Amino acid sequence: MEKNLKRMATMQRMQSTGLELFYQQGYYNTSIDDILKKLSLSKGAFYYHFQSKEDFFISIVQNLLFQKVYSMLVEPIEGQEDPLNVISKSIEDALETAEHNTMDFGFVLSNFITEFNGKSPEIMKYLMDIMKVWEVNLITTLQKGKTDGYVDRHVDSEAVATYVISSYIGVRTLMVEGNSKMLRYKYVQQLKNYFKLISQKAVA
Amino acid sequence: MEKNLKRMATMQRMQSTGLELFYQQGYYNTSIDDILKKLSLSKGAFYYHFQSKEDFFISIVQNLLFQKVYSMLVEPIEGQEDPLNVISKSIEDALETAEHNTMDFGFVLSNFITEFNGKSPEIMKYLMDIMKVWEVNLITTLQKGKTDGYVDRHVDSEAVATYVISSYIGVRTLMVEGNSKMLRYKYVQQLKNYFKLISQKAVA
DNA sequence: CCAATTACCAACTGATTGGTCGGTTTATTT
DNA sequence: AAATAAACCGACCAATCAGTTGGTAATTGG
Repeated sequence: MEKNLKRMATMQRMQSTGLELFYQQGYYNTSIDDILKKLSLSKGAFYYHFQSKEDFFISIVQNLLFQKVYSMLVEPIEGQEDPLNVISKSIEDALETAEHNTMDFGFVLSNFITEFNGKSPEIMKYLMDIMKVWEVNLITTLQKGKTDGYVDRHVDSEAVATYVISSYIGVRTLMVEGNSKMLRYKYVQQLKNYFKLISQKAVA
Repeated sequence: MEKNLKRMATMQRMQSTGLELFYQQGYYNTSIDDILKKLSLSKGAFYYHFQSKEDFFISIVQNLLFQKVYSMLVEPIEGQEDPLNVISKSIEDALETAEHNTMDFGFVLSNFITEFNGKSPEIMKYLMDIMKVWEVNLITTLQKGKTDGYVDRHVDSEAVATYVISSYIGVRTLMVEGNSKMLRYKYVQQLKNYFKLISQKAVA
């Protein structure tokens, strides 16, 4: 039973470094040797634990990527009251984390969606599934907000979720180099403006 | 003088096919041989006209990509009255074109921004420059809208431009596979809602 | 018509890729 | 301590890549 620990430890080291490099350089532009070099491991070790590069990436998506998105964007709003404030808070936090993290290039998930679109339907499925988890959670939260009196009953929760997700993906794509602080400020300002529109007080 | 015509014709054939493949498969995932195969041309022909793959790509960006963005998103709103309607119309048109074009994978520009981010600062500069043209034009149009009485004077034009661009990039990233129609519908609906907020009648 | 320039061909190079495989080291079991 | 299995090594393979080179075909100006 103890041996499984070592196996898991090595696999996780590989996955963690793999995500880091795939994220920075892209999947196709990162070789397995790049990852192994950083870990001082050999090809044999890699193919002992994983069947292929694609298999390896999928395991990263399901373990690390899912958790990352869930803990940053889903968990903070789940079951909370005052949905609009909680949602904008979670997005603000995610953007601030992104800005202060030099290792951070765009929104992990949307970067990969862009990269694999039209190339690997299987991987795309896994990526879109994670996206869906966020979307469903947003919609549920907004709907609950309606019954709790925080959100205007006339708004289309699905459309709002789409709009929020779209704008977040976009601003993360644009947050490159040094201009990210100003960008974040302007974006959050308008997001909150938009939320005023759909809050219960300001019925259209 | 006539010979220049042939030169230009061949170069444009290469650029056109190059953009198509780079767009579909990504820059790093598309080999020069891929492009040449489609055109029944040889390596020699390519390196006769272009110095390197990177040089080739930059020429595509400056010629084709710039024009594409300009004609779809800048020209339609330039100098027009009623900016909010004109802007949302240009975005609607761009999205509809995207949806009915099977060759279309996401927003060309943002796809490449994602791909080159952190890899080639030089190419990034060219890409961000095009982005900037759109942004500046949006801001100018919004400002003019204020003096013309279409846009509420209190709105932050730069922030609105940021928000519009972000959401457009995001929705284009998400418009993959078959769900694009519904996505487009929801997105445009909320964009127009958002625009109501900043139009002159509905002063906050 | 011919020489010079332009446009193109295709075999090649050296480096890199994902993946394989026979073997060695390390840990566990008996 | 011997035997068994798990974990890892690193040389190797075929394919692919960007780029080079020495040559040939097409075009054009004199």
